[in-house]
Amino acid sequence: MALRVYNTLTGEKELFIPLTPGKAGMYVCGVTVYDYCHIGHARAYISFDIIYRYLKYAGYDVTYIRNYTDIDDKIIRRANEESTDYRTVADRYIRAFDEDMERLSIKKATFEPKATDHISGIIEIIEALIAKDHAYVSEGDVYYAVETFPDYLKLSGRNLEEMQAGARVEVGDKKRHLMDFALWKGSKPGEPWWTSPWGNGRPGWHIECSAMSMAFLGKTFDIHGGGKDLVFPHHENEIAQSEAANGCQFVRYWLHNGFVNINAEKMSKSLGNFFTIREVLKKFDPETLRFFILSAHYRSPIDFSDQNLDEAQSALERIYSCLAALNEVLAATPAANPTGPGETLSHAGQELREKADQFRPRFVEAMDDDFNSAQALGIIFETVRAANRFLAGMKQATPSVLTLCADVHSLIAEAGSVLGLFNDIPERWLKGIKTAKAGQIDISPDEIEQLIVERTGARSSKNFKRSDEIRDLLLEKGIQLLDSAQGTTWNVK
RNA sequence: GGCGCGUUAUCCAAGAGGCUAGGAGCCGGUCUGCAAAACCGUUAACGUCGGUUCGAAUCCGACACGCGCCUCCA
Repeated sequence: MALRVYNTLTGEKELFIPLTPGKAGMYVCGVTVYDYCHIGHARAYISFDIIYRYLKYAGYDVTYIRNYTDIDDKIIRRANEESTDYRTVADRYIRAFDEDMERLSIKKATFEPKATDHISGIIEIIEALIAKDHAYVSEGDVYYAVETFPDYLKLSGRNLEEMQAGARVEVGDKKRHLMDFALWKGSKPGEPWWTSPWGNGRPGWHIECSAMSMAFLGKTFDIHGGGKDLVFPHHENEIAQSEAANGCQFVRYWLHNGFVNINAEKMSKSLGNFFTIREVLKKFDPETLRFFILSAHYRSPIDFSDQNLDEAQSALERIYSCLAALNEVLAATPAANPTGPGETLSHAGQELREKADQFRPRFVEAMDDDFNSAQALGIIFETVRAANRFLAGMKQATPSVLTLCADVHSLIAEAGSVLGLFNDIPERWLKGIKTAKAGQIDISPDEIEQLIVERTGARSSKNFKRSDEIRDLLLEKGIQLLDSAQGTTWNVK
């Protein structure tokens, strides 16, 4: 059992060896709080949520940092549009972010610092960079001189000359090199500011992550994560700042999640093709969204569509139904049975026993392989199928049957605790899915119930013409009838 | 233009030299008055052209197509 992670820095899957045995330090770039989060954010934080959960599951003592960027051009612009201050805007969207994360069962990080609480740390790093001639003051701004850092662009594998050739950045006379980036921005009238050795101003975007990660995790730490779009320039600049200031390696493993696409195009604010988490959760259950995201590997692009979410929901229903069925067996008082301890399981039972025994090693193997959640789900489904097959042929809830059912149930739940799935009571979740859909139809549950009573009457008097009429009528309205020995229930199609 | 990634059956999606991934669907079965639902079973694939190898979805090369980054982005 050995965890391997794909490191953007080397372009390879590497054995994960933490700086301090048994511990893991992890920093993930948080959001800039100027608007509601979209599905792309959901993916990033769900991806790192399972990485965090799995590291803990694997026995590491994890310190996880996820920041809020609460000072930035966009926040200021938004505040100006609303004739309010930046703090009001930032606090509102921090709250919104927290709500969204909670609904998606994304665990709180160990620390969730705000950039504005780390201004002094930011200033210290900038001073160190200036002292070492890696940064220079220019008209109240401070810039990082990229040419002074030979390793610049080692993460994204580019070189400065080519970047300049294709650059779309405007050359400002304040900068010595057009790739130089701001560490500190002198404040313009009406902007929030903090005092600094270079006059009143505010930090540039990249420096805050260097300051916050260092404050909580030290000069060198294990894992730094974020979306693929942060590789350049954000993470590249973080490396330049931190390694130049500290004179040592910044991060050992760089992990980047893939994008959420809409029709094979990146979902982004600038393209305008995004859905907020809140919008999507009006239509789909949070676990369905999580399941959908985990059904692909975290580094691959994933295409967001209603159809794909629908499929995720049916798949999740399959697992929840199996858990519900296992619960039913476990809840039933075992009949006084004559079978002694020497009883043997059916053939299907032995197969399920085998699946159960292999479950944990296979799950760990999948997750050890760069957090392969899609494969982990496959293992769960194989177990579900074996369990269903076993339950279908089960005659009596003997002690060994109950043990088997309990084992399978707890193994699936254990995997669920790492994946952040199956948090609900199966019966309640399944019912919730049904009632959520009921909001989308134009017939009241009372009317449906009435028709079901009429149909049941027709059926018992063998008036199948009328009973089928009712069934078709309801089907037209999107209501599917479910006949069983216990009576008729309904479902929204 | 530079750099990087991808192309797996009808669709979604793992796998990375020989070992049934998985889900949805199709088809068949169990159940049912008949259906539906549920469950069981079954099916099929590795972009193109070359190369390496006893053996290639998997490694190497070329090509085609798609996407991303190079500006704020998760």
